[in-house]
Amino acid sequence: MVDNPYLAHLPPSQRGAGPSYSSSSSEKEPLFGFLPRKVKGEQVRKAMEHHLNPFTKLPHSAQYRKILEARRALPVYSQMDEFLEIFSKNQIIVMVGETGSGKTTQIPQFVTYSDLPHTKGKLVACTQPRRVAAMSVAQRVADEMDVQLGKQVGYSIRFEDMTEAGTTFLKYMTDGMLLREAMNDKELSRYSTIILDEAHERTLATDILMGLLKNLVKRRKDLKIIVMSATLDAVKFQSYFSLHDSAAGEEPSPAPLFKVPGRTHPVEIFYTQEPEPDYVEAAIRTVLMIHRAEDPGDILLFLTGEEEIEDACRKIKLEADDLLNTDPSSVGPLMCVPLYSSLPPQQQQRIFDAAPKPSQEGYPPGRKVVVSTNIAETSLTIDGIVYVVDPGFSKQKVYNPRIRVESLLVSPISKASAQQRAGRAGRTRPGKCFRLYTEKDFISELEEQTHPEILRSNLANAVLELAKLGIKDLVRFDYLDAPAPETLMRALELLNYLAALDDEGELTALGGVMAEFPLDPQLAKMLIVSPEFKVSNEILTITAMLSIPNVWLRPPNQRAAADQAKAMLTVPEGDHLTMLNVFNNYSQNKHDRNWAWNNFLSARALAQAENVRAQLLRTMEKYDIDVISLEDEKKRNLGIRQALTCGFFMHVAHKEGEKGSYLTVKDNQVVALHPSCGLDSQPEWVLFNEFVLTKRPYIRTVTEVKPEWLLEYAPVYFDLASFPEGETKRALQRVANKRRGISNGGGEETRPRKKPKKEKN
DNA sequence: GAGCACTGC
Repeated sequence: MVDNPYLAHLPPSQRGAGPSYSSSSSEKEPLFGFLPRKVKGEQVRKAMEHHLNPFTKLPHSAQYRKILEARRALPVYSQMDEFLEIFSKNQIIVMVGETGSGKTTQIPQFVTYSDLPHTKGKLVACTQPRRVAAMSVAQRVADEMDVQLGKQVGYSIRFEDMTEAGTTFLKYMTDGMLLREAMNDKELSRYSTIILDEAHERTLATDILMGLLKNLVKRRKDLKIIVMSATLDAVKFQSYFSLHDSAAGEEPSPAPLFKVPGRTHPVEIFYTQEPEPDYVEAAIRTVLMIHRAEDPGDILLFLTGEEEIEDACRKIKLEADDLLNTDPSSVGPLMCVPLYSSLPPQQQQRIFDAAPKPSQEGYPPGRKVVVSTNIAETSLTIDGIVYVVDPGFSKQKVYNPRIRVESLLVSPISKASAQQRAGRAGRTRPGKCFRLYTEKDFISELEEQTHPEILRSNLANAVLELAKLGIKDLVRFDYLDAPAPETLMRALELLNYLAALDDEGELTALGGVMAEFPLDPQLAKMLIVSPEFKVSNEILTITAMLSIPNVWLRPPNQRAAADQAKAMLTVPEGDHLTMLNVFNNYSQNKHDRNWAWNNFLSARALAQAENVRAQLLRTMEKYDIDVISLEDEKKRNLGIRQALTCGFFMHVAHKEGEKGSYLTVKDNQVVALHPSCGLDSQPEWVLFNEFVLTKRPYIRTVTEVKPEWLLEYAPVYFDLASFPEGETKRALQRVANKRRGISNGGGEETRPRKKPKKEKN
């Protein structure tokens, strides 16, 4: 007798024991004799070579056998027995596999053979930080398993669920998607094994999932977890997931490690003798040095942003053309390609173009130089790169909880990041990496790992998600790296002002609905309350427009024309209304395929807005939030601005002095309207979508509001008794007095609104 | 009179 609880679900032929199976079972049943989670490598290899596909019961295709050959050559394949043994014996495993080990495609399949999720109606999930990765890996694995994508093997990403309920048992998904699922099923009961891939990237979603899963495995003894990482920071994961039976008084023992070598070519590293004062100049010089002196092979140069990249491309091209003209017989032609995310996809494709041919037969071959942001470090791989130039910087997000601002800062990269960059030179053959800093600085100045996102972000959204997940004590939640207490306080404070959390920190009914929207809390709040102003249809559009990248295009050689086109669509009352106007015009001109381009707007971004809007609309319908509109344009615009105030009352600035400078309410930051702002005047009170810290502090996407609304819709935040002293408070006091006068029966004569006095800075 | 590292729901 077998007492394994899973076996009851299996057809008799798969139970492996008992009198009822026929002797030909293994002929028809490739998984004959497989005991869930007790499967051996030998059995799996046999099943893989079986003429029948164990999951479809159809004969394997010729393509399957060809792919299987290639799989056998992967480093991880030769360690199948070791993996299956560790998997059988442990609930949590930490796995380290360098690039090229095959872990992302193979491990989930090994797990499937051992876990047999299809026999118990469960799934194996494998998370990825990026959508494209989830999609492309799922396709590859479907091919390897000889099944149709979306059937046994599928993927799930925002806007696209490529799975079939009851059929799919291996699902690749984005980490954010699994987090969303956890909000509605805290036990993640659909899954028998969860694999967190690329855990070393430490995305916010993966970090929160690790905390959740660490807790969940205590309750769900049948759930297995595999944390997969590319770098050697595994010790940290191992001790975080250490098994600790406090009741038995045992010492915690680290989670077991399963390690697989990578398969890349060696990369020789060069450092500079002295620190380089100007890294862009040094980078250009190095690229040209490689071009003149090194063997054929393409170059990848890492810089920090669009402007720097475009500038460097121009200079490299100029110098390289010069070299070619002076000495065409000893140096080949050079092609320089920029790469950053806001580049249209068509131009991004240029990185895959072949290097130019020799200028003349018998002359040196051409060379391709890709000048890229960090996008080439993780998201995009370019084959044929032999030389990497690494100045050692990237733009990184930093969050300052004191002034509640996220900004981008050019900062030194980490050792792990430098290693990843160097690895890009060894994908096809041995390569070289030129680091534009000294070896001493590499050893002593660079941090081991990039700070995880959870330490660099505004956590308002994450805290709302955690509250929805039922985490009561957010400060003592078991984070792999705990965020600064002040960051958590800021998030709790914001959610309390928005009435998503009550004064005890408990999630309110409103907060529960807010968490259902894939939006920042302010946006969610404004969308949910918008039916009260009868403008939810418009707020829905504005919310979608605020959730996508900038729609305005401004080609360097057509700036005047672009500005003119923008002026045509601008609504002077505020940038939010302009966004609404842009979207509505786009919708009305769908028949004209060139409309977006003719108006200097990004068709890609507008299509994204449409997608987001449709998704938000579905969530609104699910929670019976009316989608309504006002006929009268004046009333409608007024309602929109009032609804905006309900979400963004903490993002208000008051004009101080005549020079167009504003002070943010409460924080008293001196800010200016961003030059992209379309207001035709400088109203006394404005609401803004974001505070950006670039050359100066700016507020961007701005709309005029009335101070009465602030007092009415956010009385707690604008409680004058506790308001910081200053001109803003005095201005609010005047409004409050006036309102009191009116509500007292209008006996007092309304005082004229004073203009703010000039103030010296 | 300026900008957009990169993701994700």
